Amino acid sequence: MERKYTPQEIEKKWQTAWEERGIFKAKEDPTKKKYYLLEMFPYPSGKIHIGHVRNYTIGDVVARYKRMNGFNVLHPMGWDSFGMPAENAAIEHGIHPATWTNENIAYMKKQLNEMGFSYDWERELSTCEPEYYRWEQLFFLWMYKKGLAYKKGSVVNWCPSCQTVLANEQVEAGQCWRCSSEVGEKYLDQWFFRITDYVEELLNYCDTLTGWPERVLTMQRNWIGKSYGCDIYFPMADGDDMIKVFTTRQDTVYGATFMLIAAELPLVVELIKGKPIEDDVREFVEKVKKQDKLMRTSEYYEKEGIFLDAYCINPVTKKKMPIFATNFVIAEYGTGCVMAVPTHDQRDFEFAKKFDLPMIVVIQPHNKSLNIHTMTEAYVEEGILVNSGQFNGMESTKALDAIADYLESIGQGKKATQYRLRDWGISRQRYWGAPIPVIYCDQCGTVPVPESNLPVILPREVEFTGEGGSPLARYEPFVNTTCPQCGEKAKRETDTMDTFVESSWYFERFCSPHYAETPGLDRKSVRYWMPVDQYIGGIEHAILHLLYSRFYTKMLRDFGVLECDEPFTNLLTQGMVCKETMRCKAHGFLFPDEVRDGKCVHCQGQAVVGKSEKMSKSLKNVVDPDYLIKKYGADTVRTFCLFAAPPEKDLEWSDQGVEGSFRFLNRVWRIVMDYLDDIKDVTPCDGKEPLEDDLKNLRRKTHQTIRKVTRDIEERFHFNTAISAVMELVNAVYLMERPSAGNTKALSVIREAIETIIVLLAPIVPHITEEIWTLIGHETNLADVPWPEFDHEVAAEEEITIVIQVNGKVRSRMVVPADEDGEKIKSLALDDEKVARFISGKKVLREIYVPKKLVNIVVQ
RNA sequence: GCCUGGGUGGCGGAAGUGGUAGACGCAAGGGACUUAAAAUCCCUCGGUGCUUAGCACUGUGCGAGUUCAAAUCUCGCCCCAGGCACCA
Repeated sequence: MERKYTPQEIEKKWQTAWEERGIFKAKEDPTKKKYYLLEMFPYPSGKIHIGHVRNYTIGDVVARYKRMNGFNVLHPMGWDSFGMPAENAAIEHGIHPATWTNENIAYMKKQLNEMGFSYDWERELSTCEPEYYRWEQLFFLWMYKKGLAYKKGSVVNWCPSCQTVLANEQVEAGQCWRCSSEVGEKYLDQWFFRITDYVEELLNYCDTLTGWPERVLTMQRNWIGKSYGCDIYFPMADGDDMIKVFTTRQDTVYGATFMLIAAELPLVVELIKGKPIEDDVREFVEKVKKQDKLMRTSEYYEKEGIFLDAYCINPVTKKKMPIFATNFVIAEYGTGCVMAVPTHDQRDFEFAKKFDLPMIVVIQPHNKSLNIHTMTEAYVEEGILVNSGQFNGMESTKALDAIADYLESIGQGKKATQYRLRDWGISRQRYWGAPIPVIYCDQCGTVPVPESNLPVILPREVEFTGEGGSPLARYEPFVNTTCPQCGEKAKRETDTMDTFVESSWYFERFCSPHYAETPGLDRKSVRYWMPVDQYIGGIEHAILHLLYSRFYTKMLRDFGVLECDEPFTNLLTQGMVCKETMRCKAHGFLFPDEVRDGKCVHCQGQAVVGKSEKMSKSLKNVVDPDYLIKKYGADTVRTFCLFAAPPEKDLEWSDQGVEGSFRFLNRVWRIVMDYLDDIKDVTPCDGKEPLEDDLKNLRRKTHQTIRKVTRDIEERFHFNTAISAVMELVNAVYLMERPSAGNTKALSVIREAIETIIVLLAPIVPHITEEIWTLIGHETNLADVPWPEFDHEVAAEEEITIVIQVNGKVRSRMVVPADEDGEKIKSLALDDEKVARFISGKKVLREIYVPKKLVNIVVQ
């Protein structure tokens, strides 16, 4: 009886064998070229989801491919194991975050192993362990010393449900990005990392990241948001004070007729002190402060403002400008004050109309003439300056510089640059994070924990109630300590660090994961492995993590522990995994196994198929990797994830498509079993004997397939087309007429084709190929077999098809020898029978010949 | 509103620099094998029309344009996805 393909058996067997042989352990070897491949490590949430499976499959194929190409590959995996879900589990189920996390890690590690990923597990790291975060605390101390870590009071986003501070970028539409509660505000003292010290380098080095998708770089540049402009000083009408504004449109300064300031600014209260309108303004400010939250959630809202009964002076026109407090100027950007030019800024225009404020046109477009009485919107484009004193007649683009220079010369302004990027707030009022190594002493103030006292270990014995802030702050044995300077009683910092800090340097720690000496990074190892040659992860996590990692790498470089400027040479951002949703009227969204024959299993109601969306638990459109592995095996799951779409695009999940991938692997298995006895003792064709007809064609196809697969993987990671090419080769073997058992010439060609199929598929489906590799008589690890090379001559076509067009329409085709002369081809085309029908009686104007492709005959 | 991607058969997707549209797979249909079914192997498969071994027309979101030739380039519009949120 012929042996059947039994993935469950084969996969387990090889996974054990690889582990026993330790073939994926990475060692530094200066004689070999290194290749550091990394996928974004997961948060141990409980189970691997299909997005992980896709991400890690892509990475594994690249790792195995590079290995077969002779690289010394580093392919580690670890756990981003600090984070809120663990703490929530503690609150909800009374299970300790550490227990919960470690149980999840154990389960997910088992799942990853079942997928056959080629990780060097000896390098496994978990960021919640003191061996990891102690170095992070050390870096914090160094940062503190250099002023890169500092504390400042600020109004922060406060999630009442998580009892935690959220960074601005973690607030989504006014809601907590994790728990979706409405976000409030709170004033707290917070630790910040001075990422803005590196803003120029972070921006400039974007240009050097040629291995990154342009899309991601654009996002990063926009996030940094550098803008060139000018600070302008507007003296107060009374007194010696002045208001400073930042603008990128100093060319419109002659049109500035009033001043807008953010309602929250302390300046507002100062200006109105003792005036009759004081109460009204205070009321307005309070309203705006409350409105703020809602404002973030609504798409359109009214531009509101209130006159402060105060004036400043336009420094160039000397005219008085009324000052308003408003709800639409951002306090945190620039100085929180804006010079309003209603004619050339749409928001200012709307505001001026509402309050009937003066307008002056200062820029005239080239093609029309603006008039303040007929304008219906602001003109924001370029033009010629008018009503602008000595600058009249100047192009607005030139006036930017000229006016900035002028303001500087009269001492009323200064050229300036602004960034959108703000410092990174890292304080979290949470338990499950790395403690910030700082002590507060009544005598000595803020005292950093001495390096020799690190790590500050997160205590286990705290209580989780889910209320009243961080459990750490209530745990006395941790809080109460002595001052390292004066020895008196003191208290510890109870904030922990943002988990983005851990993921900002884990790729460096992977180079020497067990190095126990300061600074936790072995210089020699880091020098050998860094930077990461290929980083792979989902685009949705990209901006913040990547920017913070870049910052941290540059900072560690400046501390002298690293030698590279950028952590990731090449970046691949994979698309999301999507699937259609199902729902019924009574039960809402349904899991796939809650639907049978188009009906809800609970109520027999009609299940409605919705549009395809990103897989998520809330939409219940998920598939379970455990189930898939059990039913089809890991190789099938890997094949489908790669075959259904190129990595950068979203992947449409299809159960039938998985079935098809399984069928393909069975097809490979069967053809080999079919030939097994006949080819066992035959050596693969070496090309020394001449071949003809079918054999020659099959050998050509074999070498063309090597060429195609190598290009698809090497140049753009398009595994879908690579797999297609192998499928074609498999189909070609199936279509071969079966040679007799003694026909070694034919069998050697078939053996070459089969071995090629196996080796080309090896990185994609490592288990089935390793099994077949052994069955056909090899003893070496398939993972160490060199990637095949193709023979240009064998792969070359002898005959090519030339398309014949008449006036650009395909009318005929002809087959000619590949090296046929161009003139000959043109004359053959004119003589073509079918073509004759279309050109007879017409005048041939010209003939275009595209070598080896087509002839186009233009007639009239 | 702004930024960034993207719209190709019933479906997922192929088509390095403009040059045979629809590779490969799924679904569908037919045939072989079988007592039968499943599995397997082989064939067909964008649409329309006709004088149907074939031929013609049409077809890559819509409308123009450049070109001997456009899925690909240019302009305008529509739709979808992701990111950002009054950034002065």
